Amino acid sequence: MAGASHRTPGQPVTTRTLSALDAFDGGDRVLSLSQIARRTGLPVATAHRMLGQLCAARLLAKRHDGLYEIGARMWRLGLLARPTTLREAALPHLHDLVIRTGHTVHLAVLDGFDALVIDRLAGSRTLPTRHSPGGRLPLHCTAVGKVLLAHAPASVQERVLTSLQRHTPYTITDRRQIERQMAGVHRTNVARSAQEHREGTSSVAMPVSGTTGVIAAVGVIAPLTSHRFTDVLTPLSAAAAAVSASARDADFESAAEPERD
Amino acid sequence: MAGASHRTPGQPVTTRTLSALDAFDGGDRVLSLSQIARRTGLPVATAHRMLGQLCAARLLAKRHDGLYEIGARMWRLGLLARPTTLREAALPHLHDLVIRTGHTVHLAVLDGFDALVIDRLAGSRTLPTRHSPGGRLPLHCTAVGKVLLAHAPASVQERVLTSLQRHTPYTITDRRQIERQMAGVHRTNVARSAQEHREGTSSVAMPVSGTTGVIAAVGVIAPLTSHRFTDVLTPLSAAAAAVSASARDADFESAAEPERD
DNA sequence: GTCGCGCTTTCCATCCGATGGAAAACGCGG
DNA sequence: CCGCGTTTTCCATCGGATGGAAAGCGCGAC
Repeated sequence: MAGASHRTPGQPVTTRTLSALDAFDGGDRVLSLSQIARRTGLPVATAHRMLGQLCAARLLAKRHDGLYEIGARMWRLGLLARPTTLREAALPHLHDLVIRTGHTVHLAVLDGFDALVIDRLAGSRTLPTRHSPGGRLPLHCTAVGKVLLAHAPASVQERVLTSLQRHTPYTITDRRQIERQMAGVHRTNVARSAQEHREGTSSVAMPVSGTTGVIAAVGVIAPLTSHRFTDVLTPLSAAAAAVSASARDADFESAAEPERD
Repeated sequence: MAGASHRTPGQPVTTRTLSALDAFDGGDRVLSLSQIARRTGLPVATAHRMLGQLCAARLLAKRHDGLYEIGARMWRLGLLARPTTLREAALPHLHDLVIRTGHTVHLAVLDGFDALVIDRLAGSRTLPTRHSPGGRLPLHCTAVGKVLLAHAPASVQERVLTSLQRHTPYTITDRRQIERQMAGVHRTNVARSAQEHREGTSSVAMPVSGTTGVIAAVGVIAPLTSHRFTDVLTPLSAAAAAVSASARDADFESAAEPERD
């Protein structure tokens, strides 16, 4: 008796196939067939066939040793995604900001119910080295997160506000209080987090506006706890404005070209 | 009578679905349903369903105005791909090379039958600005290409050597001559191209070695025609060595080849 | 050397989900 | 208000997906 007779998950084929990519969301660069099968819960034979197709599409690549990794095509397509565009437009200004403040700088966008870190330049008066783009930050207890949350669709706000997870003793878990801060963000264009995500680390952030409202947030992170950030606000505000301007220039383009098939 | 009765392409479902991504290979950031359908030759109804699934997998995203674009998930997965790793490991050294030579610098890997440009820093003694990663270069008439070709699997070499396309009057289209140059690359670790790809532009390149042999090539491009590049070879060689070392630390293994099951 | 164990690959009988023309719904410019 | 291109929904038809089982590999242990 063959497989089809037993289970009936009722999921579209393609969806199941693409779920194989979930296995990579953990951050691993290379995985074996059986690892992927285990992580996704797919039967081995099925996973094998699906991975074959993903490789044919060059989204994945199979190495000589039989392990699977993300393919160059995925990279190339990722280059066309908005994060890349934004990041390239923002890079020089973020760099300026690092130089002028000496602190680590973040650029993040809203992605689902998290802030997705598009870029992060490390400061401390040394050569800025880049780290961990692609990471996620919570919306309710980081400065960039609060900016994005304040400008998020109501559905997202609702969902986030009803599950305020504690990260440190300073994390705000009272809905009212967060809502007041969100209102403050709209008034002042600035959000702060004082050790609410990591102890000993505070941050300030401001919104980046594209043609369709707030599209991202720039933030500065400092190791000090009681730092008032007064000396940071001016350069931060300048950077946010500069990134906004670049984003509006670069982001623009739709149709406008002669159509071909 | 419904659709299934007519055509019988005989292609796996998933493969057809992923072929929708081909529409983006042209480099457009946003496309409409009908554009994608036209470009891929898929029936509209089918394309519509497929795009829906790609969006569900978050590889694509549908904007409020109904247009489709590459999704943030694709970007994040692309971050795990080899090109990203290599690029980040190489960046500081490429930067050095730009500073020391003043010329534009390329980092490329073998991808199918082309060189895939992983990064490119523009020189001319100004602030190095980054351009066009993700682009492709021919293997037989660029310096980085020749390096990669010389170390490519025999099957790739064969295919390339039997279709040497002319780009300029200087392009070498004689198989013997290219083969002699490939041997030279193995002897000297250096490849050159003298206006063979673009008139008025020449380049030199050297291999980057990972743990499993040559995995990439670094190249310097100069506008001069008769430039002997003697002053470039030392810094180039240093950069290639430095990138190789970083690559070995950060990552290991190579892949990339014509696909097979 | 041989045995065992886990991973990968192939096979194939069963049946469930893909298919795409047609028509409706939408949006827009005239 | 109407026509045209686009997007979305519908559904009768049938082709491709499915996964357990077994064969094929490596590899380390004894």
